[in-house]
Amino acid sequence: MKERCISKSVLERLPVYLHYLQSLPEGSPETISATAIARALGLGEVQVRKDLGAVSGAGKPRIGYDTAGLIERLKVFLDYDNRVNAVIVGAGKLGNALLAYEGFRDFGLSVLAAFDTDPSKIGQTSGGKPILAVGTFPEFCRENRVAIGIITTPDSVAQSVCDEMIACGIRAVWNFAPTRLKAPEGILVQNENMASSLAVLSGHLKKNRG
Amino acid sequence: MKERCISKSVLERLPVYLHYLQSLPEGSPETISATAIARALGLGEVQVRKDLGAVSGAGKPRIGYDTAGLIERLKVFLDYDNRVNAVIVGAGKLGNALLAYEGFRDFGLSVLAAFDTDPSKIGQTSGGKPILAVGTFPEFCRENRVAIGIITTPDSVAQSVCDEMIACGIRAVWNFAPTRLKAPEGILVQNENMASSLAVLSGHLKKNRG
DNA sequence: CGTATATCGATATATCAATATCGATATACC
DNA sequence: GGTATATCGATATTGATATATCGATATACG
Repeated sequence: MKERCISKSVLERLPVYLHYLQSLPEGSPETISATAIARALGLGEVQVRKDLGAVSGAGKPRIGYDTAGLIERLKVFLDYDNRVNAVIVGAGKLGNALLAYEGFRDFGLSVLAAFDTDPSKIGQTSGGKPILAVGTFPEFCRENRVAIGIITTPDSVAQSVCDEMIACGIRAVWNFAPTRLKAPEGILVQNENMASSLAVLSGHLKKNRG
Repeated sequence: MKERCISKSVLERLPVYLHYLQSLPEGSPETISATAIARALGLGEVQVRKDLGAVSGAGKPRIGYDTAGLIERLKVFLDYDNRVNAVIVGAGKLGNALLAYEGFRDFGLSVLAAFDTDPSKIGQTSGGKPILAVGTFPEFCRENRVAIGIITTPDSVAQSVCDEMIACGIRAVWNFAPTRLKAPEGILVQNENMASSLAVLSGHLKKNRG
């Protein structure tokens, strides 16, 4: 089984598989079937097989997949052992929470610092990581090989922050501001829009009311 | 133009349109075309027309849509004027940030309180909203018509928290724990998985490397 | 007043993801 | 050792979403 390009949907499920496999208790069997994974995660059996096949392809009939090997493959594929550097712009509540969040380490992400314009915030730290002045942003990116930019600013400045990130060599932007950002070809912007998620939830409630 | 059921993808874009329309400066024309919206948001022109048609259907050729009317329609459709009550379980960093976040009010969401097991947190407030003991959770839900449950606990307890929410009458769950939650038919679980988003970002970086 | 054009809504096509189907195969069991 | 069965990987089908195409229409302009 071989695929050159992994679709976004598959990519989003891979960490879910990995997390599940890692959560299995000690004494579990050394192999696991796609059927079992599908049942545990509430997914389609064929979908699981296809997803795993895209990164592994080492399943055996009647047996399933070698759990440890599968975990390793997924980790490698998701680059969890490589360090990728990221910075946050916007040190408000959410920015601070993300800056202090330890869990990113497990995903190979090193959040190095946050940037803000507010002088009262500059110089403080959150989870041992500094909040710096936005003026030092380009220099910082150059010196630290920053690959991912996280935007937690008010929406009024989000687009200009995004533009500056791109100018500083960042090619993947994670946007938590409630604006849809535009970026040139080749730059990925992942919009994490609370309002969109909420619309889905509230749409569900509305449907079951009427 | 008439559609009975709005798809999830459309639902996710509606708040984006609304936000854009509301961000237009004072002196803007009273009408706006789907073409203009599409250009501004980087979306397909036909897609915008179809999405807007699903909730409005009042566009005129050569003119476009009445901006104020469109805003009103979107707000009504997204239920931004109705109050929907929500609670948070898990008063860690993220839980606290969400508890204190003022912006939910604009989306018609009232986050009433957070719940935790840690005695040192119970009794504190964040943004004027209390952190309560999980023991009081069922009673609180019954008394306050809570419709949405937000999970920001460690993943080990996420599923049981979800189950309890459902038992307390909650029919829409917003899950920030890094686990895929299972729920019976009729209950909507919106999984907000950091690891999944990150996988997409890191996949993009990897692709452009190799 | 007639024609050109921007824009709409609707229909058709293409693209993409999810699901179902099927033959192949490695173990379990007789 | 032979047969049954769980499971795999591949292919085909279905379904959903996005894009392209087209006629209709309301204004702009000559």
